[in-house]
Amino acid sequence: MARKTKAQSSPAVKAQLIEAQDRFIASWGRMGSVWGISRTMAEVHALLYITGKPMCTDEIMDRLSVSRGNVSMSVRSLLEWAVIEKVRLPGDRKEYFQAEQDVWSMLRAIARERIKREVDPLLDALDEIGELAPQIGSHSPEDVIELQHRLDDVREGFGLITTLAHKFAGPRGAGLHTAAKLLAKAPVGRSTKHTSKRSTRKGTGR
Amino acid sequence: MARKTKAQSSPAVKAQLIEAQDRFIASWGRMGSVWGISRTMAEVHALLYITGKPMCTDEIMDRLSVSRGNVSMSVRSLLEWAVIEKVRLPGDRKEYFQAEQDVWSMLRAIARERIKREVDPLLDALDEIGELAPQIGSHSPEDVIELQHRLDDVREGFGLITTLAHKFAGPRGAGLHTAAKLLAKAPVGRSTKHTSKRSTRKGTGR
DNA sequence: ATTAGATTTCAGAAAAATCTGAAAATAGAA
DNA sequence: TTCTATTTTCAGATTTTTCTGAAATCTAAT
Repeated sequence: MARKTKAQSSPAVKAQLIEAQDRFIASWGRMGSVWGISRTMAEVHALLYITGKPMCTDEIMDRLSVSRGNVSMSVRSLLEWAVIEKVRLPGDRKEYFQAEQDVWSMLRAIARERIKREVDPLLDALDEIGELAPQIGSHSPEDVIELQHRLDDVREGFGLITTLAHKFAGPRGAGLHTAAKLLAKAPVGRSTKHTSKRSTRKGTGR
Repeated sequence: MARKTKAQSSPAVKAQLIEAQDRFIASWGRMGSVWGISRTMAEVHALLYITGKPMCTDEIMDRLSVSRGNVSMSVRSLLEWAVIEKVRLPGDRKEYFQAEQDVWSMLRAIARERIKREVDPLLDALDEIGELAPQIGSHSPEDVIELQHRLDDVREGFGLITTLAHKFAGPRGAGLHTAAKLLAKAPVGRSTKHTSKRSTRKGTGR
């Protein structure tokens, strides 16, 4: 094997690397539960993202200590979310998986999927309820008018959110990054909080 | 009690009203689980929002068929989220609760709380991991450089999101509605999808 | 200070979500 | 097609979350 100019990691550095990856995986996994996806699904995604290399089912099982079935199901969901993709290495029968490496496109995928699961069903239900409820007529009691108004208010609020989501996070959307930049520039409010505590990136500029 | 000019609901209309409310409560409750809050907590909020009237613990228990303890705990969380408030009726020893009636301020509260629970802990963890991981030096192996880059990318992405959240959804923020309007106007992308299927609001204009 | 109505707490029960593992199905190589 | 490495499925086990209900605590009126 031709020894390229690549620096070799000392065992100590390698251990630290693994440790850092594991911590990232654990944090992302914890988030997973908050986001309503299973811990394992989030962990598999974290593993593939943070290592950046394509991995097969067995590697994932070993690294995360989870069952084959669990990996299979998690991987399927991640593929549906379109945050990882299948890779086939020639001369190898196994399937490998690789994570989307661009953070913004990853965030977009997450946003898209969440809107789909969280907002769309609510809007559908609201439409249905609005039809089912007593309609407003010339002599409607206050109750009925208020109900319809409240339903409409919620519908309008979430409707606007969905429109924006499609516009910026949809498959053909302008991109979350664009939206974020637009908003960041917008001349409103006073707070300019949360500057990242540290930035590790040094001379290595991209 | 002086019979004002208020129209009286027929029993049939009243039943439809209750039915519509119940459906709304059920939908909102279902969302609750997706949002990582308990079904009951979401249902209590939905009940208070959709009826608009202050209710006491016993009324909530009866209407939702849940235990006293459950109502107590749900109400406490909702107060923390600041989406409902306590009301005291003079000459009544019980506490009543009433929901925020403005949808945008409600959405802001939800966004604020979610960022706090979902993004902030992740950012903290990322900072910690970045420090713990091997630092980039002049002879760092590729592995280490990539790890730090990926950590920074995630940190930047979520950092921007947090900044925006503070700006628009924070306690002194410019308001989600403002943000939404800004974005809706923004001259990007092609899709103008999702026009609400129907709008129930008729001549009754606010 | 007493009392009774109202609220909170929390241990254990119930329900829901997640995970395992082995059997069944699938798919590439020969 | 046959063979076999690989993947998927899903019933039951495990873990986590949520809920109940009654005892403990609180609170405001007398």
